[in-house]
Amino acid sequence: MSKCEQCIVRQFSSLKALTKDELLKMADCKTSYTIKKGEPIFEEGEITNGIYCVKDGVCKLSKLSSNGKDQIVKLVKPGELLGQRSMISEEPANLSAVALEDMEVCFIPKSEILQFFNQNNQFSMNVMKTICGDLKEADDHMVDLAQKNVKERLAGTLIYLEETFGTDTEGALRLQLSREELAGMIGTATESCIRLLSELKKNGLIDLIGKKIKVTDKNKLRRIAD
Amino acid sequence: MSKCEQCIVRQFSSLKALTKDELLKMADCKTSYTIKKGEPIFEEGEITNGIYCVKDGVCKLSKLSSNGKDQIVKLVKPGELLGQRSMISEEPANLSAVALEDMEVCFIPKSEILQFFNQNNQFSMNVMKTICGDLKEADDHMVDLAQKNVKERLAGTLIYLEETFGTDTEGALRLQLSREELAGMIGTATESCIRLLSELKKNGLIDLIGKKIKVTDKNKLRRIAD
DNA sequence: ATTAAAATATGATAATTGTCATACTTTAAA
DNA sequence: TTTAAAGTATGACAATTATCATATTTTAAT
Repeated sequence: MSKCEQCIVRQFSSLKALTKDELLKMADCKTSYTIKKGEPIFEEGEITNGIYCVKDGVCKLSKLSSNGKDQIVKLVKPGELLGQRSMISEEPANLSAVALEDMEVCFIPKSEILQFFNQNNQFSMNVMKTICGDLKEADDHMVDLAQKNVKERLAGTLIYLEETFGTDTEGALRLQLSREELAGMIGTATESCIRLLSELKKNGLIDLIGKKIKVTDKNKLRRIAD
Repeated sequence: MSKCEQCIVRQFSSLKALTKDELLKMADCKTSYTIKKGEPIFEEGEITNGIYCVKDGVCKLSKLSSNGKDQIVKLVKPGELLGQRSMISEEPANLSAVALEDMEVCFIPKSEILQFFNQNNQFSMNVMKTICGDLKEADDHMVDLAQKNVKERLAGTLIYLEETFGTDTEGALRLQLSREELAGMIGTATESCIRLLSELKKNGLIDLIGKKIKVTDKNKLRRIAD
Protein backbone atom coordinates (compact mmCIF):
# COMPACT_ATOMS: atom_id res chain seq x y z
CA MET A 1 0.00 0.00 0.00
CA SER A 2 1.46 3.33 -1.07
CA LYS A 3 1.89 6.12 1.43
CA CYS A 4 -0.32 9.18 1.25
CA GLU A 5 2.51 11.17 2.76
CA GLN A 6 4.51 10.81 -0.42
CA CYS A 7 1.65 11.34 -2.83
CA ILE A 8 2.32 14.45 -4.86
CA VAL A 9 -1.26 15.28 -5.81
CA ARG A 10 -2.17 15.67 -2.14
CA GLN A 11 -0.62 19.13 -2.28
CA PHE A 12 -3.29 20.27 -4.74
CA SER A 13 -6.32 19.27 -2.71
CA SER A 14 -7.92 19.99 0.64
CA LEU A 15 -5.89 17.07 1.95
CA LYS A 16 -2.79 19.24 2.12
CA ALA A 17 -3.97 20.40 5.55
CA LEU A 18 -3.73 16.92 7.04
CA THR A 19 -1.01 16.19 9.62
CA LYS A 20 1.56 13.43 9.33
CA ASP A 21 -0.45 11.29 11.74
CA GLU A 22 -3.66 11.83 9.85
CA LEU A 23 -1.96 10.91 6.59
CA LEU A 24 -0.68 7.67 8.08
CA LYS A 25 -4.17 6.83 9.28
CA MET A 26 -5.56 7.63 5.88
CA ALA A 27 -2.97 5.48 4.09
CA ASP A 28 -4.12 2.61 6.26
CA CYS A 29 -7.77 2.75 5.34
CA LYS A 30 -7.70 3.97 1.75
CA THR A 31 -8.23 1.74 -1.28
CA SER A 32 -6.50 2.36 -4.60
CA TYR A 33 -8.28 1.75 -7.89
CA THR A 34 -7.30 1.74 -11.51
CA ILE A 35 -10.08 2.91 -13.80
CA LYS A 36 -9.95 2.39 -17.53
CA LYS A 37 -10.98 5.12 -19.96
CA GLY A 38 -14.75 5.04 -20.36
CA GLU A 39 -15.41 3.24 -17.09
CA PRO A 40 -17.46 4.83 -14.30
CA ILE A 41 -16.09 5.62 -10.86
CA PHE A 42 -19.61 6.03 -9.58
CA GLU A 43 -22.99 6.62 -11.11
CA GLU A 44 -25.82 9.05 -10.49
CA GLY A 45 -28.00 7.74 -7.65
CA GLU A 46 -25.29 5.53 -6.16
CA ILE A 47 -24.45 5.75 -2.49
CA THR A 48 -20.73 6.30 -2.31
CA ASN A 49 -19.89 6.29 1.41
CA GLY A 50 -16.66 8.16 0.96
CA ILE A 51 -14.66 10.32 -1.38
CA TYR A 52 -12.23 9.65 -4.19
CA CYS A 53 -8.91 11.42 -4.56
CA VAL A 54 -7.85 11.61 -8.20
CA LYS A 55 -4.18 10.66 -8.48
CA ASP A 56 -3.95 10.45 -12.26
CA GLY A 57 -6.22 10.97 -15.26
CA VAL A 58 -9.21 13.19 -15.95
CA CYS A 59 -12.88 12.32 -15.51
CA LYS A 60 -16.18 13.95 -16.37
CA LEU A 61 -19.02 14.62 -13.96
CA SER A 62 -22.25 14.40 -15.88
CA LYS A 63 -25.98 14.02 -15.51
CA LEU A 64 -28.48 12.33 -17.75
CA SER A 65 -31.22 14.72 -18.80
CA SER A 66 -34.82 13.68 -19.39
CA ASN A 67 -34.21 14.04 -23.14
CA GLY A 68 -31.69 11.22 -22.96
CA LYS A 69 -28.59 13.37 -23.45
CA ASP A 70 -25.69 13.43 -21.04
CA GLN A 71 -24.80 16.92 -19.82
CA ILE A 72 -21.24 17.32 -18.60
CA VAL A 73 -21.22 19.52 -15.54
CA LYS A 74 -17.53 19.56 -14.70
CA LEU A 75 -14.19 17.97 -15.55
CA VAL A 76 -12.06 16.75 -12.66
CA LYS A 77 -8.29 16.52 -12.81
CA PRO A 78 -5.52 15.02 -10.67
CA GLY A 79 -5.38 16.46 -7.17
CA GLU A 80 -9.10 17.07 -6.98
CA LEU A 81 -11.56 15.19 -4.80
CA LEU A 82 -14.71 13.47 -6.02
CA GLY A 83 -17.93 12.91 -4.14
CA GLN A 84 -17.43 15.49 -1.43
CA ARG A 85 -20.80 17.09 -1.99
CA SER A 86 -22.86 13.91 -1.74
CA MET A 87 -20.93 12.84 1.34
CA ILE A 88 -21.55 16.11 3.16
CA SER A 89 -25.19 16.29 2.08
CA GLU A 90 -25.59 12.62 3.05
CA GLU A 91 -27.26 11.93 -0.27
CA PRO A 92 -26.69 9.57 -3.20
CA ALA A 93 -24.47 10.96 -5.95
CA ASN A 94 -26.19 13.60 -8.05
CA LEU A 95 -23.77 13.14 -10.94
CA SER A 96 -21.99 10.26 -12.63
CA ALA A 97 -18.19 10.23 -12.72
CA VAL A 98 -16.72 8.57 -15.81
CA ALA A 99 -13.04 8.35 -16.73
CA LEU A 100 -11.98 10.26 -19.85
CA GLU A 101 -8.51 8.73 -19.62
CA ASP A 102 -7.07 5.80 -17.73
CA MET A 103 -7.16 6.86 -14.10
CA GLU A 104 -5.72 6.13 -10.71
CA VAL A 105 -7.90 7.08 -7.77
CA CYS A 106 -7.91 6.43 -4.04
CA PHE A 107 -11.08 5.83 -2.10
CA ILE A 108 -11.21 7.20 1.44
CA PRO A 109 -14.13 6.05 3.61
CA LYS A 110 -16.63 8.57 4.90
CA SER A 111 -15.93 7.73 8.55
CA GLU A 112 -12.32 8.74 8.11
CA ILE A 113 -13.14 12.05 6.44
CA LEU A 114 -15.70 12.91 9.08
CA GLN A 115 -13.04 12.41 11.75
CA PHE A 116 -10.76 14.81 9.94
CA PHE A 117 -13.62 17.30 9.82
CA ASN A 118 -13.89 17.14 13.58
CA GLN A 119 -10.27 17.30 14.46
CA ASN A 120 -8.73 19.43 11.72
CA ASN A 121 -10.33 22.79 11.18
CA GLN A 122 -8.05 23.80 8.33
CA PHE A 123 -9.07 20.69 6.43
CA SER A 124 -12.76 21.57 6.87
CA MET A 125 -12.09 25.10 5.67
CA ASN A 126 -10.24 23.77 2.63
CA VAL A 127 -13.13 21.50 1.69
CA MET A 128 -15.56 24.34 2.21
CA LYS A 129 -13.52 26.65 -0.01
CA THR A 130 -13.33 24.03 -2.74
CA ILE A 131 -17.08 23.56 -2.73
CA CYS A 132 -17.56 27.33 -2.75
CA GLY A 133 -15.30 27.48 -5.79
CA ASP A 134 -17.37 24.79 -7.47
CA LEU A 135 -20.53 26.74 -6.71
CA LYS A 136 -19.12 29.91 -8.25
CA GLU A 137 -18.07 28.00 -11.34
CA ALA A 138 -21.50 26.41 -11.58
CA ASP A 139 -23.22 29.80 -11.31
CA ASP A 140 -21.00 31.27 -14.00
CA HIS A 141 -21.50 28.26 -16.23
CA MET A 142 -25.25 28.61 -15.74
CA VAL A 143 -25.19 32.21 -16.95
CA ASP A 144 -23.21 31.19 -20.03
CA LEU A 145 -25.60 28.35 -20.85
CA ALA A 146 -28.57 30.65 -20.47
CA GLN A 147 -27.26 33.71 -22.24
CA LYS A 148 -24.66 32.72 -24.80
CA ASN A 149 -25.24 30.97 -28.09
CA VAL A 150 -23.65 27.67 -29.05
CA LYS A 151 -20.77 29.17 -31.02
CA GLU A 152 -19.78 31.41 -28.11
CA ARG A 153 -19.94 28.51 -25.70
CA LEU A 154 -17.91 26.27 -28.00
CA ALA A 155 -15.21 28.94 -28.36
CA GLY A 156 -15.09 29.40 -24.58
CA THR A 157 -14.90 25.67 -23.98
CA LEU A 158 -12.03 25.21 -26.43
CA ILE A 159 -10.06 27.95 -24.66
CA TYR A 160 -10.85 26.36 -21.30
CA LEU A 161 -9.71 22.95 -22.50
CA GLU A 162 -6.44 24.32 -23.81
CA GLU A 163 -5.67 26.39 -20.73
CA THR A 164 -6.69 23.72 -18.24
CA PHE A 165 -5.35 20.53 -19.80
CA GLY A 166 -2.71 21.87 -22.19
CA THR A 167 -1.61 20.64 -25.59
CA ASP A 168 0.28 17.63 -26.93
CA THR A 169 3.47 17.70 -28.98
CA GLU A 170 1.58 18.76 -32.10
CA GLY A 171 -0.13 21.60 -30.29
CA ALA A 172 -3.54 19.88 -30.23
CA LEU A 173 -5.72 19.71 -27.11
CA ARG A 174 -4.19 17.10 -24.83
CA LEU A 175 -7.54 16.01 -23.39
CA GLN A 176 -9.31 13.86 -25.97
CA LEU A 177 -13.05 14.38 -25.95
CA SER A 178 -15.37 12.82 -28.49
CA ARG A 179 -17.53 15.26 -30.42
CA GLU A 180 -20.47 13.92 -28.45
CA GLU A 181 -18.75 14.71 -25.17
CA LEU A 182 -17.75 18.16 -26.37
CA ALA A 183 -21.39 18.72 -27.33
CA GLY A 184 -22.35 17.50 -23.87
CA MET A 185 -20.11 20.12 -22.30
CA ILE A 186 -21.51 23.05 -24.23
CA GLY A 187 -25.08 21.77 -24.16
CA THR A 188 -25.93 21.22 -27.79
CA ALA A 189 -26.55 18.46 -30.34
CA THR A 190 -23.51 16.54 -31.53
CA GLU A 191 -24.17 17.54 -35.14
CA SER A 192 -24.34 21.23 -34.23
CA CYS A 193 -21.05 20.90 -32.41
CA ILE A 194 -19.37 19.22 -35.38
CA ARG A 195 -20.78 21.79 -37.78
CA LEU A 196 -19.46 24.68 -35.73
CA LEU A 197 -16.06 23.04 -35.42
CA SER A 198 -15.98 22.81 -39.22
CA GLU A 199 -16.90 26.48 -39.44
CA LEU A 200 -14.18 27.49 -36.99
CA LYS A 201 -11.72 25.47 -39.03
CA LYS A 202 -12.85 27.07 -42.30
CA ASN A 203 -12.34 30.48 -40.72
CA GLY A 204 -8.86 29.53 -39.58
CA LEU A 205 -9.42 29.66 -35.82
CA ILE A 206 -8.76 25.98 -35.23
CA ASP A 207 -7.30 22.97 -37.00
CA LEU A 208 -8.88 19.54 -37.05
CA ILE A 209 -6.27 16.77 -37.19
CA GLY A 210 -8.27 13.58 -37.30
CA LYS A 211 -10.42 13.92 -34.21
CA LYS A 212 -7.89 16.12 -32.50
CA ILE A 213 -8.50 19.83 -32.18
CA LYS A 214 -5.77 22.44 -32.35
CA VAL A 215 -6.39 26.05 -31.43
CA THR A 216 -4.59 28.20 -33.97
CA ASP A 217 -6.04 31.66 -33.30
CA LYS A 218 -6.78 31.96 -29.62
CA ASN A 219 -7.39 35.70 -29.79
CA LYS A 220 -10.14 35.44 -32.36
CA LEU A 221 -11.56 32.52 -30.43
CA ARG A 222 -11.54 34.61 -27.27
CA ARG A 223 -13.30 37.44 -29.04
CA ILE A 224 -16.08 35.04 -30.04
CA ALA A 225 -16.37 33.60 -26.54
CA ASP A 226 -16.59 37.16 -25.04
CA MET B 1 -31.82 46.30 18.87
CA SER B 2 -33.89 43.17 18.48
CA LYS B 3 -32.72 39.88 19.94
CA CYS B 4 -31.55 37.13 17.64
CA GLU B 5 -32.68 34.63 20.25
CA GLN B 6 -36.29 35.45 19.54
CA CYS B 7 -35.99 35.69 15.78
CA ILE B 8 -38.16 33.01 14.21
CA VAL B 9 -36.33 32.72 10.90
CA ARG B 10 -33.16 31.64 12.69
CA GLN B 11 -34.67 28.18 12.97
CA PHE B 12 -34.59 27.80 9.19
CA SER B 13 -30.93 28.62 8.65
CA SER B 14 -27.52 27.36 9.68
CA LEU B 15 -27.79 29.77 12.60
CA LYS B 16 -30.05 27.35 14.44
CA ALA B 17 -26.92 25.62 15.72
CA LEU B 18 -25.76 28.68 17.64
CA THR B 19 -25.82 28.61 21.44
CA LYS B 20 -27.59 31.14 23.61
CA ASP B 21 -24.30 32.91 24.30
CA GLU B 22 -23.39 33.05 20.66
CA LEU B 23 -26.80 34.46 19.81
CA LEU B 24 -26.38 37.21 22.37
CA LYS B 25 -23.00 38.08 20.93
CA MET B 26 -24.46 38.12 17.46
CA ALA B 27 -27.36 40.35 18.48
CA ASP B 28 -24.76 42.80 19.75
CA CYS B 29 -22.84 43.16 16.53
CA LYS B 30 -25.49 42.73 13.89
CA THR B 31 -27.06 45.58 11.92
CA SER B 32 -30.66 45.51 10.72
CA TYR B 33 -31.63 46.92 7.35
CA THR B 34 -34.86 47.61 5.56
CA ILE B 35 -34.59 47.16 1.80
CA LYS B 36 -37.24 48.45 -0.56
CA LYS B 37 -38.43 46.38 -3.48
CA GLY B 38 -36.05 46.84 -6.39
CA GLU B 39 -33.14 47.99 -4.25
CA PRO B 40 -29.88 46.03 -4.09
CA ILE B 41 -28.51 44.44 -0.95
CA PHE B 42 -25.15 44.08 -2.61
CA GLU B 43 -23.88 44.10 -6.15
CA GLU B 44 -21.64 41.84 -8.20
CA GLY B 45 -18.01 42.71 -7.53
CA GLU B 46 -18.70 44.34 -4.17
CA ILE B 47 -16.73 43.31 -1.11
CA THR B 48 -19.30 42.41 1.51
CA ASN B 49 -17.30 41.58 4.65
CA GLY B 50 -20.06 39.58 6.21
CA ILE B 51 -23.30 37.77 5.55
CA TYR B 52 -26.93 38.80 5.49
CA CYS B 53 -29.70 36.87 7.19
CA VAL B 54 -33.02 37.34 5.40
CA LYS B 55 -35.72 38.03 7.97
CA ASP B 56 -38.52 38.98 5.59
CA GLY B 57 -39.07 39.28 1.84
CA VAL B 58 -37.61 37.53 -1.18
CA CYS B 59 -34.62 38.59 -3.27
CA LYS B 60 -33.02 37.46 -6.49
CA LEU B 61 -29.38 36.56 -6.98
CA SER B 62 -28.42 37.45 -10.51
CA LYS B 63 -25.47 38.05 -12.77
CA LEU B 64 -25.12 40.39 -15.71
CA SER B 65 -24.12 38.51 -18.85
CA SER B 66 -21.89 39.96 -21.55
CA ASN B 67 -24.97 40.33 -23.76
CA GLY B 68 -26.41 42.82 -21.29
CA LYS B 69 -29.11 40.55 -19.91
CA ASP B 70 -29.50 39.74 -16.25
CA GLN B 71 -29.58 36.01 -15.51
CA ILE B 72 -31.29 35.08 -12.25
CA VAL B 73 -29.35 32.28 -10.61
CA LYS B 74 -31.40 31.77 -7.47
CA LEU B 75 -34.22 33.21 -5.37
CA VAL B 76 -33.61 33.63 -1.66
CA LYS B 77 -36.36 33.54 0.94
CA PRO B 78 -36.69 34.33 4.65
CA GLY B 79 -34.48 32.19 6.83
CA GLU B 80 -31.74 31.87 4.23
CA LEU B 81 -28.32 33.47 4.41
CA LEU B 82 -26.79 35.67 1.73
CA GLY B 83 -23.14 36.11 0.87
CA GLN B 84 -21.81 32.98 2.54
CA ARG B 85 -19.94 31.83 -0.53
CA SER B 86 -18.05 35.05 -1.15
CA MET B 87 -17.17 35.31 2.53
CA ILE B 88 -15.73 31.80 2.67
CA SER B 89 -13.93 32.16 -0.66
CA GLU B 90 -12.66 35.57 0.47
CA GLU B 91 -13.73 37.05 -2.82
CA PRO B 92 -15.96 39.92 -3.95
CA ALA B 93 -19.60 38.94 -4.55
CA ASN B 94 -20.06 36.94 -7.74
CA LEU B 95 -23.76 37.78 -7.92
CA SER B 96 -25.96 40.77 -7.23
CA ALA B 97 -28.72 40.50 -4.64
CA VAL B 98 -31.78 42.64 -5.38
CA ALA B 99 -35.02 42.74 -3.40
CA LEU B 100 -38.11 41.43 -5.18
CA GLU B 101 -40.27 42.59 -2.28
CA ASP B 102 -39.73 44.93 0.64
CA MET B 103 -37.23 43.14 2.83
CA GLU B 104 -35.79 43.03 6.30
CA VAL B 105 -32.28 41.68 6.59
CA CYS B 106 -29.63 41.54 9.28
CA PHE B 107 -25.96 42.00 8.51
CA ILE B 108 -23.51 39.93 10.57
CA PRO B 109 -19.82 40.86 10.23
CA LYS B 110 -17.37 38.34 8.86
CA SER B 111 -15.24 38.36 12.02
CA GLU B 112 -18.19 37.15 14.04
CA ILE B 113 -19.07 34.35 11.63
CA LEU B 114 -15.47 33.17 11.46
CA GLN B 115 -15.45 32.88 15.26
CA PHE B 116 -18.55 30.72 15.12
CA PHE B 117 -16.82 28.58 12.51
CA ASN B 118 -13.98 27.96 14.94
CA GLN B 119 -15.95 27.33 18.07
CA ASN B 120 -19.14 25.70 16.79
CA ASN B 121 -18.68 22.66 14.63
CA GLN B 122 -22.37 22.08 14.07
CA PHE B 123 -22.71 25.59 12.68
CA SER B 124 -19.85 24.94 10.23
CA MET B 125 -21.47 21.70 9.15
CA ASN B 126 -24.80 23.46 8.64
CA VAL B 127 -23.22 26.11 6.44
CA MET B 128 -21.37 23.44 4.52
CA LYS B 129 -24.56 21.50 3.95
CA THR B 130 -26.38 24.59 2.75
CA ILE B 131 -23.67 25.36 0.23
CA CYS B 132 -23.67 21.73 -0.90
CA GLY B 133 -27.41 22.02 -1.42
CA ASP B 134 -26.89 25.18 -3.47
CA LEU B 135 -24.27 23.38 -5.56
CA LYS B 136 -26.62 20.51 -6.27
CA GLU B 137 -29.38 22.90 -7.28
CA ALA B 138 -26.96 24.79 -9.51
CA ASP B 139 -25.85 21.58 -11.22
CA ASP B 140 -29.43 20.50 -11.81
CA HIS B 141 -30.37 23.93 -13.06
CA MET B 142 -27.39 23.81 -15.42
CA VAL B 143 -28.60 20.56 -16.95
CA ASP B 144 -32.07 22.01 -17.47
CA LEU B 145 -30.71 25.15 -19.11
CA ALA B 146 -28.53 23.08 -21.41
CA GLN B 147 -30.97 20.34 -22.32
CA LYS B 148 -34.53 21.63 -22.04
CA ASN B 149 -36.24 24.06 -24.35
CA VAL B 150 -37.76 27.34 -23.24
CA LYS B 151 -41.31 26.04 -22.87
CA GLU B 152 -40.18 23.18 -20.64
CA ARG B 153 -38.12 25.53 -18.51
CA LEU B 154 -40.99 28.00 -18.21
CA ALA B 155 -43.38 25.26 -17.12
CA GLY B 156 -40.87 24.02 -14.54
CA THR B 157 -40.27 27.52 -13.23
CA LEU B 158 -43.98 28.23 -12.81
CA ILE B 159 -44.39 25.03 -10.77
CA TYR B 160 -41.34 25.94 -8.71
CA LEU B 161 -42.71 29.42 -8.03
CA GLU B 162 -46.05 28.08 -6.91
CA GLU B 163 -44.63 25.36 -4.70
CA THR B 164 -41.94 27.53 -3.15
CA PHE B 165 -43.70 30.85 -2.62
CA GLY B 166 -47.35 29.84 -2.70
CA THR B 167 -50.40 31.63 -4.01
CA ASP B 168 -52.41 34.69 -3.00
CA THR B 169 -56.13 34.77 -2.16
CA GLU B 170 -57.06 34.54 -5.86
CA GLY B 171 -54.81 31.55 -6.39
CA ALA B 172 -52.20 33.49 -8.38
CA LEU B 173 -48.47 33.20 -7.73
CA ARG B 174 -47.72 35.14 -4.58
CA LEU B 175 -44.26 36.19 -5.69
CA GLN B 176 -44.61 38.95 -8.26
CA LEU B 177 -42.00 38.75 -10.96
CA SER B 178 -41.99 41.00 -13.99
CA ARG B 179 -42.02 39.23 -17.36
CA GLU B 180 -38.44 40.37 -17.78
CA GLU B 181 -37.43 38.76 -14.47
CA LEU B 182 -39.27 35.56 -15.31
CA ALA B 183 -37.40 35.52 -18.63
CA GLY B 184 -34.20 36.09 -16.68
CA MET B 185 -34.93 33.03 -14.58
CA ILE B 186 -35.54 30.69 -17.48
CA GLY B 187 -32.82 32.21 -19.64
CA THR B 188 -34.72 33.56 -22.62
CA ALA B 189 -35.81 36.81 -24.26
CA THR B 190 -38.63 38.71 -22.55
CA GLU B 191 -40.77 38.53 -25.68
CA SER B 192 -40.35 34.76 -25.94
CA CYS B 193 -41.38 34.41 -22.33
CA ILE B 194 -44.50 36.55 -22.85
CA ARG B 195 -45.38 34.66 -26.01
CA LEU B 196 -45.15 31.29 -24.28
CA LEU B 197 -47.21 32.54 -21.35
CA SER B 198 -49.90 33.54 -23.85
CA GLU B 199 -49.71 30.09 -25.40
CA LEU B 200 -50.02 28.36 -22.02
CA LYS B 201 -53.02 30.57 -21.29
CA LYS B 202 -54.62 29.76 -24.64
CA ASN B 203 -54.18 26.07 -23.90
CA GLY B 204 -55.80 26.46 -20.49
CA LEU B 205 -52.77 25.62 -18.33
CA ILE B 206 -52.51 29.03 -16.71
CA ASP B 207 -54.52 32.21 -16.29
CA LEU B 208 -53.14 35.69 -16.71
CA ILE B 209 -54.85 38.18 -14.41
CA GLY B 210 -53.24 41.49 -15.25
CA LYS B 211 -49.58 40.71 -14.72
CA LYS B 212 -50.37 38.01 -12.23
CA ILE B 213 -50.04 34.39 -13.17
CA LYS B 214 -52.32 31.63 -11.92
CA VAL B 215 -51.54 27.98 -12.46
CA THR B 216 -54.80 26.25 -13.38
CA ASP B 217 -53.61 22.85 -14.65
CA LYS B 218 -50.54 21.86 -12.71
CA ASN B 219 -50.52 18.30 -14.01
CA LYS B 220 -50.34 19.33 -17.65
CA LEU B 221 -47.73 21.90 -16.71
CA ARG B 222 -45.73 19.21 -14.97
CA ARG B 223 -45.95 16.96 -17.99
CA ILE B 224 -44.47 19.73 -20.14
CA ALA B 225 -41.70 20.42 -17.63
CA ASP B 226 -40.83 16.70 -17.52
C1' DA C 1 -6.49 -8.50 -42.87
C1' DT C 2 -11.33 -8.12 -43.13
C1' DT C 3 -15.43 -6.49 -41.63
C1' DA C 4 -18.85 -4.58 -38.59
C1' DA C 5 -19.61 -0.92 -35.60
C1' DA C 6 -18.84 3.52 -34.02
C1' DA C 7 -17.50 8.19 -34.73
C1' DT C 8 -17.17 12.12 -37.69
C1' DA C 9 -18.95 14.97 -41.31
C1' DT C 10 -22.31 17.36 -44.20
C1' DG C 11 -26.79 18.44 -46.50
C1' DA C 12 -31.69 19.31 -46.24
C1' DT C 13 -35.24 20.75 -43.62
C1' DA C 14 -38.06 21.87 -39.66
C1' DA C 15 -38.53 23.70 -35.15
C1' DT C 16 -37.18 26.91 -31.84
C1' DT C 17 -35.87 31.24 -30.38
C1' DG C 18 -34.31 36.07 -30.89
C1' DT C 19 -34.91 40.69 -32.72
C1' DC C 20 -37.24 44.60 -34.20
C1' DA C 21 -41.44 47.09 -34.81
C1' DT C 22 -45.52 48.51 -32.94
C1' DA C 23 -49.73 48.63 -30.18
C1' DC C 24 -51.89 48.44 -25.88
C1' DT C 25 -52.03 48.73 -20.84
C1' DT C 26 -50.53 49.88 -16.42
C1' DT C 27 -47.84 52.69 -13.38
C1' DA C 28 -45.92 56.60 -11.59
C1' DA C 29 -44.45 61.31 -11.93
C1' DA C 30 -45.36 66.16 -12.87
C1' DT D 1 -55.63 64.53 -13.64
C1' DT D 2 -52.82 64.42 -17.29
C1' DT D 3 -48.97 62.69 -19.34
C1' DA D 4 -44.77 60.30 -19.89
C1' DA D 5 -42.54 56.16 -19.01
C1' DA D 6 -42.41 51.48 -18.20
C1' DG D 7 -44.29 47.05 -18.74
C1' DT D 8 -47.03 43.75 -21.40
C1' DA D 9 -48.54 41.87 -25.76
C1' DT D 10 -48.36 40.46 -30.60
C1' DG D 11 -46.84 40.26 -35.50
C1' DA D 12 -43.26 39.72 -38.93
C1' DC D 13 -39.12 38.11 -39.89
C1' DA D 14 -34.37 36.46 -39.29
C1' DA D 15 -31.09 33.76 -36.94
C1' DT D 16 -30.02 29.86 -34.44
C1' DT D 17 -30.33 25.18 -33.46
C1' DA D 18 -32.26 20.42 -33.72
C1' DT D 19 -33.45 16.49 -36.34
C1' DC D 20 -33.15 13.17 -39.85
C1' DA D 21 -30.77 11.25 -43.70
C1' DT D 22 -26.69 9.78 -45.53
C1' DA D 23 -21.84 9.62 -46.62
C1' DT D 24 -17.18 9.04 -45.07
C1' DT D 25 -13.69 7.89 -41.90
C1' DT D 26 -11.88 5.66 -37.94
C1' DT D 27 -11.82 2.05 -34.56
C1' DA D 28 -12.13 -2.29 -32.79
C1' DA D 29 -13.44 -7.08 -33.04
C1' DT D 30 -13.26 -11.38 -35.48
